[in-house]
Amino acid sequence: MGEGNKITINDVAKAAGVSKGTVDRVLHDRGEVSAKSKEKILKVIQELGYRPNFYASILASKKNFHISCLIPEFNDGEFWELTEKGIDQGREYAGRFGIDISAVMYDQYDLDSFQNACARVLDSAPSGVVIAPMFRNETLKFAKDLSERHIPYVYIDSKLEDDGYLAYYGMPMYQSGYLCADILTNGRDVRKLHIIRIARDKRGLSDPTITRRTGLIDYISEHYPECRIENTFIDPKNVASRYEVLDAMFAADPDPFKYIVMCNSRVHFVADYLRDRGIRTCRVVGFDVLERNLAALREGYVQALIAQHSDRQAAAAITAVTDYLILHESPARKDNYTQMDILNKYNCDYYI
Amino acid sequence: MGEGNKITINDVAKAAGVSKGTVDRVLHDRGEVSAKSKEKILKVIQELGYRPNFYASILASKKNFHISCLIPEFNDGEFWELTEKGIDQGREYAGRFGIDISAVMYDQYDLDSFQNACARVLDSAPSGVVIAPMFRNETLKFAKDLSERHIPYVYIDSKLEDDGYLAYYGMPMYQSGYLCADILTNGRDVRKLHIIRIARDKRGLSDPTITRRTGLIDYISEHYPECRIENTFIDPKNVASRYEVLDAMFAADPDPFKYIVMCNSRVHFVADYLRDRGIRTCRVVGFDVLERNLAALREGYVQALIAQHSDRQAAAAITAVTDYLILHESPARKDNYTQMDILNKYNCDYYI
DNA sequence: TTCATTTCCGTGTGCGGTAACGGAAAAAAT
DNA sequence: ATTTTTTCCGTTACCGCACACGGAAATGAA
Repeated sequence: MGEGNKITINDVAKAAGVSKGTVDRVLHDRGEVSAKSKEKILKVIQELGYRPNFYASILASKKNFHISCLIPEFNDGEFWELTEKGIDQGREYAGRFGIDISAVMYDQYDLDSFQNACARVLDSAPSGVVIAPMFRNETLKFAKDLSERHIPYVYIDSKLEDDGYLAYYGMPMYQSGYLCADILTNGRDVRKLHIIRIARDKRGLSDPTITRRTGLIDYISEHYPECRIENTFIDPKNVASRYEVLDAMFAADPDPFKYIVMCNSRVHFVADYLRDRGIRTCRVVGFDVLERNLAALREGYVQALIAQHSDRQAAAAITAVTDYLILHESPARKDNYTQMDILNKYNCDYYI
Repeated sequence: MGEGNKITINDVAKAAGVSKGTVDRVLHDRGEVSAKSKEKILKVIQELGYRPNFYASILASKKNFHISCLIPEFNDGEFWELTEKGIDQGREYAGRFGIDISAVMYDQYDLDSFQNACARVLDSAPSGVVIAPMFRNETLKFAKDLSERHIPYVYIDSKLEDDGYLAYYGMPMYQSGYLCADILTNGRDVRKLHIIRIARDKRGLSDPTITRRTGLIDYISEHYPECRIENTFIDPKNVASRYEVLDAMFAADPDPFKYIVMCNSRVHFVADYLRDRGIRTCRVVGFDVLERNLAALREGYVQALIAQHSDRQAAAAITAVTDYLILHESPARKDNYTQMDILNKYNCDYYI
């Protein structure tokens, strides 16, 4: 059953009245086969249900595949670290097929850096590419380059509207915002909600968290039409300024019980503030499993995190490319939306 | 890097001053090698970092592995259906290595049926076994039989206290009950809680949901010491009796707002009742992703489900055995606790 | 010392493909 | 009709390993 069919290329050759060399030529579309033979061989393959033994195939072909993964660079404990872990998992899988995986990093706030990285990847003539896109136009350009070279590529994290990608693995961003709002409000009578945002979240970048914020706001306006939403901007690089801004936010309203949300992975900024100020009266929800976010969750400064297993996304992306290269199989679905995991202090320790 | 090291058995042979036949003999511990040569070869392998090419290995050895999975039989839409899906995923993976997977089912309420299944599995002389245990003593006996035959086995869903298993994949049952209580109470002022139980959940079976209930009760007594817990027993096979019992439960207390929980996968029984009676005032939490549970979640008769991806457990189990057989690699961790997923109406559609 | 055993090891074949190589047959050019 | 070119295909040498086979060296028995 399944792979148990023991039909070899020799069986096909015999049945078609040719040599296995000829069969191999049609299998790989290497030409030099008459139309008649080709047709016959194809028919025999069909009838016999021949499936090449891909061990033998890998063993015999000395091809040297390698896959490049283009992701933002990061510091310890930041969001993209988990993605890199997923790349490591993927590397293990692909390694079994003799495929090398390399991660190419770029500065997600520097367009030049991204273009540079793209150029380097193209130069290395990869067999396949995994991209976590940040710059819309430049990524589309890069995607075009890849398509022209017939290099398969997979998007992770977020995707663009081009059509040539092999697969996409990411979170449904809008829904994640919607879900986040539900968890934040939690059936309570919410009158005001604070969205903490990163001051420099702008530029020409395609920021997926905007979509998330839209989902969040939609939920609120549907379920809490009279709820006020207040945006507060903080500077990720300046602690003092963050405290100032947040102090001001708390000072502006006497009610100590606040609903706070961050749409990116940096909710630990808020948690740090609350911890330092000894404020335990807020309900805070954020995204993504960073070590600092988990700590805040355990200590109770953050009530819930919505996570997306971005490691699995990366691993799945590499698996998809690998299977495509080795088995010539495209993934079952092109667009794959990762599940959204709700973490609180009671289940977070069992996450992964 | 990684698998890229191109050291072959020939290199080892040359470096050790023997032939590849001898190297092969020590690699497989087939004997007929002098202690001196063996030592030398082992040293060389170490130094060179030789890793056998397992394609070539599989190709050359005509071994025919097969893995048996021992799980309870089920009807459509029941809990174990998801496990079977996971077996299918595992089959795909193992199939690539020429390993056959067969599922052997037993009646989880019939000891004889289980023993029969065990005997059949043993007779088929499997290369490895995956077990979802239900009967403690008999499973231990079976485990002993497997150990004696040097057949690796993996537990899924729940495990026993023997020591010979290769790995375990399952949910932390106690924690899941604890988590469930947190989600059910949700910070509210809960005075009374209804646990709905299956009437015939007894016998000599090792029922993991007992542990879960313990976690649930512990949470309540820690966080809501004054909360009363009421157990209600329903009959899974008798609709009329279920309605009677639940009617009585609702009649006994005028407060229509009830906290209800089921510790097994059958919360849809409660949902069916609530739907029919048009009761929308309860907060209901249950376990596991059955289609009927999901429907109840979407319609709002159940507020949350705690899920455990039992498909992944099965797939991981098969992967573990496969890797053990093919790559001679034991899984990184012996006990693997699956994450507990919290599902509500907003993220359930993205589950899987 | 000689012959029978054991112990130990090298050689060779094949697993199912890949792809280079070279040659026969067919088509085109002269 | 002969030569050149093209088209098409069979042969063959691996790929890295598993394992059967047979033989040399070492050991034991006589």
